[in-house]
Amino acid sequence: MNNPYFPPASDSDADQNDPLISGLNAPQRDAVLTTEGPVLMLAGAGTGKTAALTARLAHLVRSRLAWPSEILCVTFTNKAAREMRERVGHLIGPAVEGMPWLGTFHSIAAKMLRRHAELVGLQSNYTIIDTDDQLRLLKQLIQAEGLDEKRWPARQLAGCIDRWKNRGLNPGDLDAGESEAYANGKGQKFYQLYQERLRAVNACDFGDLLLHMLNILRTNRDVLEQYQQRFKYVMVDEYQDTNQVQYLWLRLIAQGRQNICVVGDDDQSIYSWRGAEVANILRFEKDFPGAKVIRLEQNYRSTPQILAAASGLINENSERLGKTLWTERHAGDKVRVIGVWDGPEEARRVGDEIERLEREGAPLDQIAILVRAQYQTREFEDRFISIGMKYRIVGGFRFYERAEIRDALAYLRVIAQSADDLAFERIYNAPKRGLGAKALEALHTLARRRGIPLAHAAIEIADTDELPARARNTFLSLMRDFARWRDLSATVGPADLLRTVMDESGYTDALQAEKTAEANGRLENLVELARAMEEYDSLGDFLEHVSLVMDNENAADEEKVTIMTMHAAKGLEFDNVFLPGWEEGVFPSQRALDEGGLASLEEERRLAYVAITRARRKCTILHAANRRIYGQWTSSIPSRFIAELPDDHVESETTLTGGASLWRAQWSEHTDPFADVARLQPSRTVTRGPGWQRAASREYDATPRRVAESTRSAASFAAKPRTDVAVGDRVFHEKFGYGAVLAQEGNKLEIAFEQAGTKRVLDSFVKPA
DNA sequence: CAGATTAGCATTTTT
DNA sequence: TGCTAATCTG
Repeated sequence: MNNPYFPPASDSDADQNDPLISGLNAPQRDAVLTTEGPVLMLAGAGTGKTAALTARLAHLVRSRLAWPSEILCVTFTNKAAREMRERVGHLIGPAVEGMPWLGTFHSIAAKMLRRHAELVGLQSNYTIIDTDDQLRLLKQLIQAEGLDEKRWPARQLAGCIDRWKNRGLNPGDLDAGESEAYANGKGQKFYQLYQERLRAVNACDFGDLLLHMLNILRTNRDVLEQYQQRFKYVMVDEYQDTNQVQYLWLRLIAQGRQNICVVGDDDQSIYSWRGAEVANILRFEKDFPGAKVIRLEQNYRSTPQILAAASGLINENSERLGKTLWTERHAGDKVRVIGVWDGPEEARRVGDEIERLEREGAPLDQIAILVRAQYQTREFEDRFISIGMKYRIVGGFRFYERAEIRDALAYLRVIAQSADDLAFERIYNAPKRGLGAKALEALHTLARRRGIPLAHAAIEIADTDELPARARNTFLSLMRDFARWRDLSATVGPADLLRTVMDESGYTDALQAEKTAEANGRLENLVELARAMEEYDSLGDFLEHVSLVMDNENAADEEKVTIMTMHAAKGLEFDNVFLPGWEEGVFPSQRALDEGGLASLEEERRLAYVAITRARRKCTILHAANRRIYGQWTSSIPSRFIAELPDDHVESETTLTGGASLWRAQWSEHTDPFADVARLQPSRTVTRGPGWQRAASREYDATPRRVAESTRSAASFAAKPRTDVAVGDRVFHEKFGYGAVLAQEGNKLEIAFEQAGTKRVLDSFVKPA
């Protein structure tokens, strides 16, 4: 279209014939071949930045500019790291195996920190704690200081500390103003206490991994030089997402050779609330003078219509480096904007559209619904269950966050490192051993007085008369168990160790004794955990992977519609994308509108840009006139982002302006909807209609229940119920597994699933168990 | 010490 | 509205 680009002079015939290079466009090639000096690759959405990055990595190795172990390649997520490793593997073969420094910021920093732990007062087998442990620890500190937890929640303190760490600030670096952020200036003190406490239990939180390493590099010339020497080339993906510590850490390491190549897109910066600073990408040229800036602007993903709509929208933002995306693909459909009456209709409409796409032969795994916030997924989940649409919701609870998994890991942590008080506290009474708050308090007192970990105090307390003899004996026998397990850990693999521990601790027995469906699921999870551990040689290996590397990507085996947040969709693409909930207050979110001002709004707009550019072929935006949020029905106006889409590339449609007829067709009952819409006469007797009207006014409270049900999907009263299942029965469902029937309503069943929680499903999807 | 009840509250999320 | 966490009662 309009992108005059002249290939670099360095292009040689040899390169042209090289499959690694020849598949790339001119700027991509330029990025790959410019190996020396700082490079800033500005890569718009869908412009093949990963292809360029992996090719560059492969090129460095293959042309012997560096050994794989001499390249530092950083990503943000494990998924990105894994994909990179895989793709580079295709290009250069098994040499990738020798790339120890390809990984996330955190995993790389953790690896470095193991080697230099003693420089910051840790041992190299330090534990990496998660946010759950972090919160518990902070709570203890707050309590110990006698602060009112209500007034000064641990969450808030955790938030402050996180932010400080993200900015590379140690407790001593805080000024009074910063310290004010928590409990009238006690912020610094608590930060300090927290760090001391972590050190005492030989632990780190996620933020520490980077902050400690930064401190080490700053104060130990020799260590810094060692890394500057080692890494001949540095590459960073998603540079617009780097925060201050990551930036400082990178800058130190790359400063030596200046061979740093960063890739990013300022228009896709959507994580500032997590500490990411777009400024990092904006000032790259200042930090690394003489940096070569390469723009990747040819988009290989979307149709021109979609691209134009997205570009028009993002143009509303100020503070952009500016890119002009173009494509060689031909026109395609305009972006569709559909206005509907309310949330349920929105879900129905999307369901209908998807069924149509399905009939046209579109694979379900090429269809995605991207929402602003997690709560929006429920509407679609409900609808899809009633129409039997296969879907998967990405995000939410992860395997390693489940209580039983955490408990199991806590046992292992205490075995690996007896100073891990946080882990000890988690399991000293799990399963129930009759030890409670009093027992723990006694341990704490003793541990503090003697300066020993809780696990040691649990032994020594036997020689005191602090607690009832029974409690002392329980502690003692627990610690004997631990001593035995610790010995065992030297001879058997981690998986077998876990199985033994779970059995001998009584954890398994306790779950079995419960005999509930839920407990069964937990047992299965533990079996699963042990299986996952098989591939690790040592306990330490496994624990590090658990805290940093393991995510549970549930296999995308079946063809399903994907429902997820826009944030989670970054980096992905789908043929068909649905974007529901484009209403003021939902998207842009109320929070963004209330606080944060223009910067916040622009981030929301970038999010919109990211969302639209996920679509390859069709993008459908929806907005509803009424929506129930936190139980309150709210009427809403279309998102300003809709108005900002360029008219030429948008096709609008609404079920509202078409007059009452269109709207009425949606509801099987015959009330004139618009008589109630305005809510001008709340005293009017309404016996039928959407629930929001009744909810909006207390006068409607007496309305019979039945009416509310009539607004649910038409499917519920058409079909006759099955007779071979009844309330209380145990049933099996293809997707959700086993569960107990809570209620039967027409052909719909409400079932408490062991794994998936309580859901309403069509009875044709279950069979008696 | 355990289950039950209620008050409070509510983006986005990776490591 | 629906969940989590803290408090209350047996």
